[in-house]
Amino acid sequence: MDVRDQLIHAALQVYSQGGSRGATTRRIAELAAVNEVTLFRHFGSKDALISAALGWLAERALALRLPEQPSNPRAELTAFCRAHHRGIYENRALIRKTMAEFEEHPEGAAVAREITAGIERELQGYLSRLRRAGRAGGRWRIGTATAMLMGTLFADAVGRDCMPERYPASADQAVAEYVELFLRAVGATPASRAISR
Amino acid sequence: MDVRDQLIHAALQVYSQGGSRGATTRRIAELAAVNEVTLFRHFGSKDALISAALGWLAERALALRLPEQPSNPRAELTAFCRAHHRGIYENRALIRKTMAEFEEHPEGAAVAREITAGIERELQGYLSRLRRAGRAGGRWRIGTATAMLMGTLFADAVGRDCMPERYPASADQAVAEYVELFLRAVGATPASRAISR
DNA sequence: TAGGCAAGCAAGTGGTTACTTGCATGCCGC
DNA sequence: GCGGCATGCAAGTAACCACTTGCTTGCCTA
Repeated sequence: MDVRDQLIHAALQVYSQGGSRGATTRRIAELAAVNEVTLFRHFGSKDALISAALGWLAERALALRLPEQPSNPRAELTAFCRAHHRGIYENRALIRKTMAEFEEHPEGAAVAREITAGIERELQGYLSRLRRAGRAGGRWRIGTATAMLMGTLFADAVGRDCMPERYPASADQAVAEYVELFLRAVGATPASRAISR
Repeated sequence: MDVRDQLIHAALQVYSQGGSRGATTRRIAELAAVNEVTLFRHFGSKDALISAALGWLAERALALRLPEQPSNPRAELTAFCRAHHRGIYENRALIRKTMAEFEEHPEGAAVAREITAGIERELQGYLSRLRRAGRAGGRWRIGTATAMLMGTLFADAVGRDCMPERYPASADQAVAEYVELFLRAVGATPASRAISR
């Protein structure tokens, strides 16, 4: 790992702890085990470094996929949502910072939006396939349904360390229960499917 | 409004914009139209002022209620959730800051938790009354269901200015659709109720 | 082996921050 | 009318910040 990568990693970590105001060039350089001057020689300014670090994160975001042909919606959605939830949870501190700094640095929130856009697309496609196949139905709009599921996962992953008493202790268990509720909401449960036509 | 209240209001506003690191005593005093020294004479330190301001907010939180006897769940839940959503939305900047500073200042997040605890209690009570009356049912736990509904509202209210394309343009309309989906999820829709036993 | 380049190091600059001190001013109750 | 009390004002302090400069060191390549 060369100096540039070390700085980017250190910047991400320090930024996660204190946001862009709390992330001092001294601490970043220290954590990267690099001279502070080297930081400026590479990136020019603190803001440029943080921006590069967030960009690096956006590039490396892994694209979760949902099967083209839904076969077992409960299992498939649960696995997908668990992975997404884990992704948010692992970066919860950083995500909170980017959202808090939305007014001052909209690019940060743009990164978050970019990363989750693929998740949303995947979910919407899957849902519409379910509905087209007659395996889900009712009077709901796809965008609203995905907003509900993704919002639930987001709030859980971002809030469960602030308010642990409010969420099921096991994240995996919680996600499974959310998916169960969600499937009923969109009429994709065997029983509810029967009545939705 | 005396000097103390002016300072508290100004502190809340400046804190909403920049968090505790971005909130300088100079800007707070300026906005309160008060000398900066007066700020320190009243509160001793910046942190004490911010803490007092958040405490003031927690005290004045209005307690939303759901009817003791559910009669029209869709209408009642929609009204309740709209009010809650509006409350989050109006304070979204401040809420984002307190959550971002959770690691450094857990008291801030504690205030948010305290304020929403009443909402959760109300919702859980209402849901259990619905279920006891046989007007909702299925294999879900109350805590999970409320986490889902509140999480959806939270994510929408906090995220719709960062990612406007992801949410229905009208907040009231969005909440109505969330409630509709939620009622189906907990088996409180006429049709789905029939099959839940 | 010579030259260039990346990095370290020490020191400094100008700006901002929270907080303090000392003193002047005006208002309100007695 | 007078004493106390809340506030304003000017100035200062010590710390921290992003960022710069000038110089040295060591490694790789030609």
